Amino acid sequence: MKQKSLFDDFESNSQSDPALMPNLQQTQKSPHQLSEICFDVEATGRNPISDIAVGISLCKEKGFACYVPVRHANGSNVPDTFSIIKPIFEDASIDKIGHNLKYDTLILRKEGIKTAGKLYDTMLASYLLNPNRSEHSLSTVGLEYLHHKKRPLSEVLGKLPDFSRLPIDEATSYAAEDAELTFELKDILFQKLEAEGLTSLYFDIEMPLINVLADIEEAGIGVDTWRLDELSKELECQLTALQTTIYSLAGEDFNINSPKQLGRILFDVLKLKPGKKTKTGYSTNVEVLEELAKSHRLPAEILNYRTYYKLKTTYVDALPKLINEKTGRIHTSFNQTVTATGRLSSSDPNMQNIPVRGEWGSKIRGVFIAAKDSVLISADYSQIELRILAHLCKDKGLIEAFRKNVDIHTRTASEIFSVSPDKVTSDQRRVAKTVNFGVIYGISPFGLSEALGISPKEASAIIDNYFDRHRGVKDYIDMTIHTARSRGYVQTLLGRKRPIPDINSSNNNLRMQAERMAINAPVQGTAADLIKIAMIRIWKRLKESHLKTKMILQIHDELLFEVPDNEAGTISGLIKEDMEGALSLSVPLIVGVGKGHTWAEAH
DNA sequence: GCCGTCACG
DNA sequence: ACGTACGTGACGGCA
Repeated sequence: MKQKSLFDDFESNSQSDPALMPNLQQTQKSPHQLSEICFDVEATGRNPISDIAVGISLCKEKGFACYVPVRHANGSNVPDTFSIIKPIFEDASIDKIGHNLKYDTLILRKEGIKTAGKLYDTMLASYLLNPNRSEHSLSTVGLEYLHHKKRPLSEVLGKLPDFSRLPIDEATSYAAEDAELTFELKDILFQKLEAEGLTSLYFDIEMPLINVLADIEEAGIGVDTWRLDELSKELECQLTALQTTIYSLAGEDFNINSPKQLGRILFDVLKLKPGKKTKTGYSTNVEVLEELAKSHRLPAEILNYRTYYKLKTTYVDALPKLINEKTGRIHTSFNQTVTATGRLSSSDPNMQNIPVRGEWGSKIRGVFIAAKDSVLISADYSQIELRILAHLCKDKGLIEAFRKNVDIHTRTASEIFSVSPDKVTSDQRRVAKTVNFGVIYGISPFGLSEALGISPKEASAIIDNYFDRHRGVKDYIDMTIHTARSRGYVQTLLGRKRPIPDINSSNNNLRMQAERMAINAPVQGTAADLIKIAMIRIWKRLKESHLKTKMILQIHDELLFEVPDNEAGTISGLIKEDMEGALSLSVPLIVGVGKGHTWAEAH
C-alpha cells in the first residue's frame, strides 16, 4: 500500500479553507515519509480526565506546521480528523515530540488513539536540566532557550471560556506556533541532556513513567461518598460546639481562622505570653498554642478547632467536589516536573497528604475504597531514606544495622546513649528517631534542640556523639558539601542533578540552607529514582502478564493498588519482588504489604 | 497574590 | 546578630 503523507491528507482536506493551513500554503514541499512529528493537543481546559480535544497542531519541520480543528464552536472543523491522524500517531516508526505528553496522550486516548513510537517530551527534558525551576510550561521554556515570547493563552482567549470558541484563524496561528516551538526546542534540549549525562535517566526512567502516571490518573480511586457525608456532619457538630466554647473562653466573638484576630485575643485581651513571632505578628502555630495550653484552656480548644476545621475543609468537604461525574472516582494529577529533588507531586486533590495519623486519619483513609470484587493493596518501603543514606555514605555501622535488619532507631539510641539495645527506653528511641531524620535533613544543633525541646548544647552533644560513631555519615556529608561547592550541583545515585546556587553565598543563612539542601537532595532524590524504577517494572509486569490489577497511587515510599479478588493472592509477592529489587544496594530493601477493602485497612 | 497554618513522606 | 531540619499542596484571611 502506498504510504500517503500526513500533510497531503491535510492539504486535500483543507483546500476549501485556506485559513486552516496558513503555513502549509507558504511551504510547498514534496511529501516524504515522516520520521518524526511534533504535536500539541489543544483542549477545553487543563484537566485531561474531563477535557476534550478541540484541535491538534502538527509540525514536521521548521516553518511547516499546521492545525487541525476538531471541535470548534463555529463548526469549521476538519471532518474525520481522527481517521486521518490516527495511523500517524499509532505508527511506531514515527517519533513523537511534544511538551507535556502525559496530558496529550490522555486526551488522545479518549479519542481512541494510542500513541506509539519513540517519545520525546520537551517539558521533562527542561525539568531534568533544571529541577529548581518551578515552571516548565512551553512559554517559560521557549523563552529561556529560544528567547521566544509566546502570547499568553489567557490574552488570546480574552473573555472566551475556552479554546473551542476561538475564531479558527487565531486558533490556527496559536496552535501551530506551539507545535513549531516545541519542534525547535527538541534538538536544543536533547543536546543539553546528552552533554549533562542525563539521557539514561531521561529515557529509562522519566519517559517510561509518563504512561505509568497516565494510567494511574485515568484509573482514579473510589470513594465512599455516603461515609464522607457522615464524617462531614460529625465534624460540623464538633466545630459548632467548639466555636461556642471558644467564644465564651475569649469573652467575645471573633474569627477563629484569622491568626491576626486570634493573636489579639490571646496576647492583648488575655495577656498570655507570646512565643515566636512571624513576619506579620504573633505566631499562633501548634508549638506556640501547645505551650500556652499548659496554662489556659482557650489555646487547647483552638488546637482542637484547627484540627477539625482542617480535616473538614481540606479533605471531607473538598473531596466530593473532585469526584468525576462520569467515573464516579477521584482522579488526582501526578506532576512530574515540580519538585527540586525528583519526587512526584500530586494535586487536585493532593492524594499524597491525606491524613493518616490518629483516629481521624483512619476515618478519612477509610473513605477510599476498592471497587466491587476488588481489594486495595498497599506496599511501602521500610526506612527507605536511611537505607539509601547507608548505601550512599558506606558507613559500616549503618550498613551492618540494615543487613542485620535490627530496629534502626533503637540501635541509634543504644549508640548515642551508650546503653545496650534491650535497655533503650521509649523516650531514648524517640530522640534517636529524631536524630536519624535530622541527619537526612542536614541536622543542626538548633534544629534538633527545637524538635526535641532540649537545649542547643545538649543537642550539639548528641549530634557530636552520633557523628563520632558514624564517621562514614560525617565524611559523606562533608564530601557532599564540598562537591556542591566545586560543581554547583549534587547528584542522586542515578545521576539526577540538583543545582545548589547558594552553596557559595556570603550570606550565612542562605549558604547553610543550601548546605542542607545539598545533603538532603541526593537521599530524597535517590528514593524518588528508586520508586520510579519500581513503578515502571510493576507496570510492565502487569501489562505483560495481562493482569487486571491497577496501580492507583504513589505516596513517595508507598504504592497503592486496586486488585481484583482473583489476583489478590499472587500479586503481593510480585509487587514486593519488583519493589525490593528495583535497585541493588549495599543494604537490603524491605517492603511491607497490607491488604484491605479501604485504604485505612490496607495501610 | 502573599502569608500563616497544617496535612503528608 | 541572625534564623534553622528536607520536600510538597490546599485552605482561609487579608491587603
